[in-house]
Amino acid sequence: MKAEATRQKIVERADELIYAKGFGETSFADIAGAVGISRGNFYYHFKSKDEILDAVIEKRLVDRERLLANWGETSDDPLKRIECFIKIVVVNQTKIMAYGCPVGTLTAELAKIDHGSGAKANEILALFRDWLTRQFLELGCGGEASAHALHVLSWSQGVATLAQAFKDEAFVRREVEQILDWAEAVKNQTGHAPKSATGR
Amino acid sequence: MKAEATRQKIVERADELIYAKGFGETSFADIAGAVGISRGNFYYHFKSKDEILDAVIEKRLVDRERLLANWGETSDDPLKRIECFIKIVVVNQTKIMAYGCPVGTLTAELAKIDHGSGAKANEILALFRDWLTRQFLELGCGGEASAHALHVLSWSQGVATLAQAFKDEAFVRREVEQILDWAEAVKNQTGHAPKSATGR
DNA sequence: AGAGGATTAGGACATTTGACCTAATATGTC
DNA sequence: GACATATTAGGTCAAATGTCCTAATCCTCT
Repeated sequence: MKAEATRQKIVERADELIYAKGFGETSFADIAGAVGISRGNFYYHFKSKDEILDAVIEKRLVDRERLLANWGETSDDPLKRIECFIKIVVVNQTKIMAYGCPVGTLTAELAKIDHGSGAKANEILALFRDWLTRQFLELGCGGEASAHALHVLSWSQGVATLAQAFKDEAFVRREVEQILDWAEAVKNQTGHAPKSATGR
Repeated sequence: MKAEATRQKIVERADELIYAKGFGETSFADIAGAVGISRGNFYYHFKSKDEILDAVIEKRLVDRERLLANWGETSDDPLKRIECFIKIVVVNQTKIMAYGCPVGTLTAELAKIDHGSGAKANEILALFRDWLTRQFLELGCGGEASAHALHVLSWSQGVATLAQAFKDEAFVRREVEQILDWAEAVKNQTGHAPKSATGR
C-alpha cells in the first residue's frame, strides 16, 4: 500500500502547514511542494481542499485521543494527569509562540469563514473539555468538574494567545505555576469544603 | 472634506468585515460592496489591501485608546476600571461568540502569515497590557502589577476563544464572576500581605 | 454664474494565484 | 504481457489584485 503512505505524508505536511499558515493561506501547491509530489498526484488522493481539511482534523483528533490515553496510563492520580495537560504549553512552547494553539487558532478561523468542518474542529476542544471534566470528577469535584474543565481549557487558550503575541517565556512559566497551584488547591478543597467555586 | 467621510466609511466597513471573516478572506470587492462605492473610488483612497489593513489597525488602536480614556474618567477607583475591562466579554458577548476577540484573532492570523503589520496589531494588545499594568500599580501591586495585567489579558483571550467555540453564556458569566472576585482579592491583599503571587 | 480642483463611477485590462481536472506515463503485481 | 494502482505533467477556469483611463459630478472660491 504505497498510496496509504503517500496519503499519510500529505496529511502530515498539510497538518503542519495549516498550523503554521492557517487553512485559508495554505494552498494545494504548498502542500504538494512540501511533500514533494505533483499536484496531480495530490488530486489522486484528495478531491478537494475540504477533504484535506477533514483528514487533518481527523488526524488531530486521533492524535489527541492517543495523547490523552497515554496520560491515562501514565498515572492513576487525576491531578497528575491534569498537570500533564497544563504543561503542554511549556512542552510545545516554541511552536505555540510561533503559531499559537493548533486547536484554538483553527477553530477560530473556521468559525469566521463559517466552514462546515468547524463543528468537527470544535470536537477536539470538546475532547479536551470532556477529558478534563472526567479528571476533575475523579478528583471529587462533583458538579463543579465541568466548570473547572472549561476553566483550565480557557486558561490554556489565553496563555497560548498571549504567548504567540508577546513571546514572553516568563509569563508562560508564571501562569503555569499559578494554575498548578490552583489545581492542587482544588484537590485539597474537595475533601472538606467542596463549595467555594470562586476559590481559584 | 467629503473624501475623509468616505475614507472613514471604508475603514469602518473593512474593520467589521475583517473582524467577521478574517483579513485573508476579506476582498476588495467585499469592502467596496459593503460601503456601496465603486472599485475606482476605492483605489482613490487606498492603493493596496495592506494599506486598508494598516488603517483598520490604526482605527482599532485609536478606538481602544479612547475607550480606556473614558474608563479613566468614569472612576477614580482602579479596581472599578479593571472591572470595566473584564466586563467587555459580557458587553460584547454576542459578537465574541460569533467572531471571537477582534484583537486576538487578528494578531493570531497576522502572526501566522508573517504579515508586516502584525507588529502594529500587537500594539493593541500591548496597549491593554500597559493600561492594565497602570491600574494594578495604582492598586498598589508594585512589582506584580505587570504579571497581573498579563493574567487578566490572557484570561480575556481564553474566555473569548472558548466563548466562540462553545457559545456557552453560563461559562462566560462564571468566569467573569471568578476573575472579579480574584481582582477584589488582589486589592484586599495589597494592603497587608503583598507577596503571595499565586493567590489567584 | 463659472473656473478649477476634488471626488466618484465605471470599466478595460494585465497579472497572478489557486482550485480543480485530464490524459498520458510509470510502477508493481500476477 | 495484462492489469490495477500510483504518479506526473500539463491545462482550464474563476477570482482577486493592481493599474490605468475617462467621464461625470460635487464643492469651493472668486
